[in-house]
Amino acid sequence: MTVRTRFAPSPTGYLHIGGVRTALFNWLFARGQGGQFLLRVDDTDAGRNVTAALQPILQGFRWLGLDWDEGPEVGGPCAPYFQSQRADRYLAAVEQLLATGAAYRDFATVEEVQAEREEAQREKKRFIYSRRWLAETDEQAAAFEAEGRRGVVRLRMPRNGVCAFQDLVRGDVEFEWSLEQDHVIRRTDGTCLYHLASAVDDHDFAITHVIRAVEHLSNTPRQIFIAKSLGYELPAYAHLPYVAAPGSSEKLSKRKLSKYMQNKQFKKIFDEGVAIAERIRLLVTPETFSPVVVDFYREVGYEPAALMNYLLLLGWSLDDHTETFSKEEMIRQFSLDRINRSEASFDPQKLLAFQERRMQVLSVVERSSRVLPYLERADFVDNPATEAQRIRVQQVVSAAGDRIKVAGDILSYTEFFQADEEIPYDEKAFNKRLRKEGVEPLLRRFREQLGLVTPFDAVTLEGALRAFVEAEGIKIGQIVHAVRVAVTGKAVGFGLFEGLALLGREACVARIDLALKRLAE
RNA sequence: GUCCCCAUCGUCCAGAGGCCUAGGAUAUAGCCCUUUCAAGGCUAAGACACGGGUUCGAAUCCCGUUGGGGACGCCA
Repeated sequence: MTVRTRFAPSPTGYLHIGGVRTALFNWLFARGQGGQFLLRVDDTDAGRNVTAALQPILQGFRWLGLDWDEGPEVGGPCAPYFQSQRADRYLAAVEQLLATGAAYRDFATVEEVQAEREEAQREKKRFIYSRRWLAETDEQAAAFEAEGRRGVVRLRMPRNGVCAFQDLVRGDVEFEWSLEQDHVIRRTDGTCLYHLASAVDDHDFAITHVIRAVEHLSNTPRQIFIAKSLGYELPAYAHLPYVAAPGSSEKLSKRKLSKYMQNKQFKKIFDEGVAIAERIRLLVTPETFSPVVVDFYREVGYEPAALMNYLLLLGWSLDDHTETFSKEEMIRQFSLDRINRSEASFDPQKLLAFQERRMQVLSVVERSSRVLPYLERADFVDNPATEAQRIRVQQVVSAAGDRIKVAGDILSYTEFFQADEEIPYDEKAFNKRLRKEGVEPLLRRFREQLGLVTPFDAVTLEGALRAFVEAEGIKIGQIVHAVRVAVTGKAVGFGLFEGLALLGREACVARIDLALKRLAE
């Protein structure tokens, strides 16, 4: 039998970190088994604007390379893959359950059920519906309707015995049937609910392995009940531990962003991301752009491979030392039985570490291609960039070395793409390095030296500067910092000689002049 | 409240009775390199939640306690 797994996103407009991790595991398992991975859209209650809300999610999948064999936009033999379009299937299933007695029509009002629920609370017992307004026959149903009641369909859950099944992650699992509720499967308005839909779809789509987050573990008995009552063969289940918030064991949630911001490193990563977004004029809201959402990493310039690698190791491991996995290796090595049972907290800092390593193995040309769109969008080069600009970008990227950790970091080095009079000065650095006794004449003399350096490259510049230092009888630090601030406006940056060479003689001299002028003001 | 689950460095993992004086990664600190910042190299500090068993022997098995978490919808 061909392995078939699925991921079922709700069209919410963004892809959650925990969600992709679940999707990744589904995808890896399917690919590793030579099976298929499908996407099914859980839009049972949304209806409106699904297409728009789905786009960011599909985009996230594409970016990560999580390709789906069947689902939205690619179709497939089990189409449609939108739950909103499968109502007839669900309704038919409800009729079947009604016919076999696995479900019943119920005419309780919401208030009546609520009253029972509260009573159970008071008695410290688990709420089980009394079935008081159950309609066994059409006559009864008609009578209830005559009272103005409107019916739902509930599952007639077993009231004794246990529901036992094997979970591929958690081992043998048991739930007492008597503690299960008579869940509603069809609303008063005739629409069906998720659990029914899910069981039907998993069967219709021939899903063999249901791999999902552990919050669904307690929903499994009712789905098993539905599936069995409908005569379906059961899929295998694997419940993944949830992804926890940074530094905590609470489930990661997009709603608790302000809480995560108390984590210094989380906030730092967020702030840096926002800074990049602002410079490329990306409209962001915390809902769609935060380290909890996959889009954040794409927009800021992470490598998809880094995110994938990090997520893979969040709850799974091969052994005690392997931590770099290519996509192929992941697929080959992944196994459900090495998934952890306990929750794992999401650590964007460690993700950054994986990102840095990925960046380091990319060539200058590759890194340049990642970085270029940021310069284009922030208007530091033409859009699209000219050939000369591309070469320029490669030179800058080369000089940057591993300082560019995420592609958007290029925007921290824009002094190489700006006109001389446009570069802003870091006020503190300017005061510290330039407004100092003896710096001005030194800088003037160095500026003259610069005119004589030929060729104007890093090696020659270094020789010239060292000779200058010797002649002046100063320490190298006394001139280097001053020149760096004068030429780049900043206290930190590339190696000075690479930087100067990159800018060229004219720009260097012009910028030193500008700095001197400013010093005189 | 009821049911269920989880428990090794701050964090992510390794560990399926002796290989554990508990290993790796990340983060942190110090040192080296050095024109700054990165990167890199070296070093340090850092954990088996607790209590009982079982066993010659327990991080590993069992029970309990504590702590943390999840599920309890005419949401998905």
